[in-house]
Amino acid sequence: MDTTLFPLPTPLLSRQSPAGDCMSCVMARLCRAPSEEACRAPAARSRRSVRRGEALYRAGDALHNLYLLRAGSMKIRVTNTSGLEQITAFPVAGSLLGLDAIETGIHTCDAIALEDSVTCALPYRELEANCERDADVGRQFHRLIAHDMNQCQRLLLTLGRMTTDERLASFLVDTSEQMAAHGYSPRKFVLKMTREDIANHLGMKIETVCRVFSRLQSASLLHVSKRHLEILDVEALRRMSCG
Amino acid sequence: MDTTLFPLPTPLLSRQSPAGDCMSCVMARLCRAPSEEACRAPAARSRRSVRRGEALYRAGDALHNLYLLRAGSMKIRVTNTSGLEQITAFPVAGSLLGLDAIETGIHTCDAIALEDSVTCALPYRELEANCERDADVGRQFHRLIAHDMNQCQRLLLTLGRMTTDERLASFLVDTSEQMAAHGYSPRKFVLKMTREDIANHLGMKIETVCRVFSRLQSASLLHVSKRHLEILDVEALRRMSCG
DNA sequence: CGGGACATTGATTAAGATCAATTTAAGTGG
DNA sequence: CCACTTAAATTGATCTTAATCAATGTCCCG
Repeated sequence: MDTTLFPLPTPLLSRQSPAGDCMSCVMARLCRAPSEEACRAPAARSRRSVRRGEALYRAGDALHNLYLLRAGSMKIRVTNTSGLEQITAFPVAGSLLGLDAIETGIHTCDAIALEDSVTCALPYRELEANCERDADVGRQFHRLIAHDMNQCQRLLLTLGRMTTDERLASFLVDTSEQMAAHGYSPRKFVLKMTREDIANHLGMKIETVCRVFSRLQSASLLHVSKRHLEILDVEALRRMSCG
Repeated sequence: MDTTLFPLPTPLLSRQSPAGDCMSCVMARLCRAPSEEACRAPAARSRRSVRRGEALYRAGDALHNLYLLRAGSMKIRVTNTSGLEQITAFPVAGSLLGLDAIETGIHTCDAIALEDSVTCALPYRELEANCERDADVGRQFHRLIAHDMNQCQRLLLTLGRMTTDERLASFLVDTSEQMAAHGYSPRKFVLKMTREDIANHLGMKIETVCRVFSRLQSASLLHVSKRHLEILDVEALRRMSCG
């Protein structure tokens, strides 16, 4: 296969204009409001604000929209019939949410805001129409879904094969890179989620998360105080994270 | 959202004619050889046979084709730069393979045959052209990718939140259902993968897999002898598997 | 300034990993 | 077809990691 099939930069979603005008939106082609005129208007797409702790959607909800997270952050949580819960991701601004509903038309996950957040609602019907109208957009959308799948597979490897130290190191490196990709400092940032959420995401218990943080701090790899994190030795963390 | 958007039966890929003529193929519309005439010919699609233990593709390979598994079974294994490996799935006849390469055009997984197997190679370029030509096919393809993602998320929950007993029970129930979906007995079947493979898939060690099998046998939930498995109490397994 | 959610640390326990020894099955070549 | 070789599976004994139980500390917000 020649590379012209994939001419787009690999990070499909990156730095996002926080202002949220459609003209500068990285997703403009995927989203594309019905008329160009509409796109020029300040609020061409219906915004949906979600308060900290509230759900953008829940497992069982019918698929109406996908959502582009414009500001804030969320946790995505898959649940099963016996009430087990697993946090699969902590999306930040620029992430496309709701793909979990594409298979059946019913959401299989909850999306809960970690802080007050803003999203653009992209009606799924329109989005598919856009895929149909523009083959490039269609291909891009395939890649967006596949991206989520690959991310999920990497997390599978983390949960299946790594020790707790390695898991947390891996999580911190990923988070640091996510911060960098969004124009924030990769060295010093605030974790928006609780220790409980981190523990759940990494298949461990809250006390273990605390202990590993303490250990990493003792080893001078980072400085942590509640949600405030400063990474002192990314390379050591990277080595520790197995990959 | 009305359900007419999702009129298709939820299991996208099910019972597969093992013979492998294109006319009766469940994927015919997605695949669709360039001309109808070609489709009527016995070998309209290039077949690719893979011997037990050999790779259909490997991580790092460029994306040329997706593959429809027509006969046999495989293990899909994601690897990272430090050589950690995690088996993400054990596809059987009817599964579509290779989606891991869609994001970047490079495969991130190995697909290894568990037994001598046969696949149809679907050139990805043609497949995208088919999506473009027929909007229904495009939507179906979105669902196929999303299906894999949802499956991956369920496994995430298994690895993150279940005990070893629950994980193996869950695996056996899934496998049993997969057998039923393909027209085999859901009560009595042969596991094509090694204990090592099962252990890797479920984030445990081979000795633990053996011990759990022994325990389930002692509890009269199943009878197991090497690869031959007979399930005696599906309901108990289902209860144990948390969902 | 007081209550409640969140975080941390210590002591103990338990689940599963590791280490070790056989057993069984499946090939393979004579 | 059989003896031999090797991969896979099983079971036991012990050890380690992380879970559990428990207590205390800290921060945020009304």
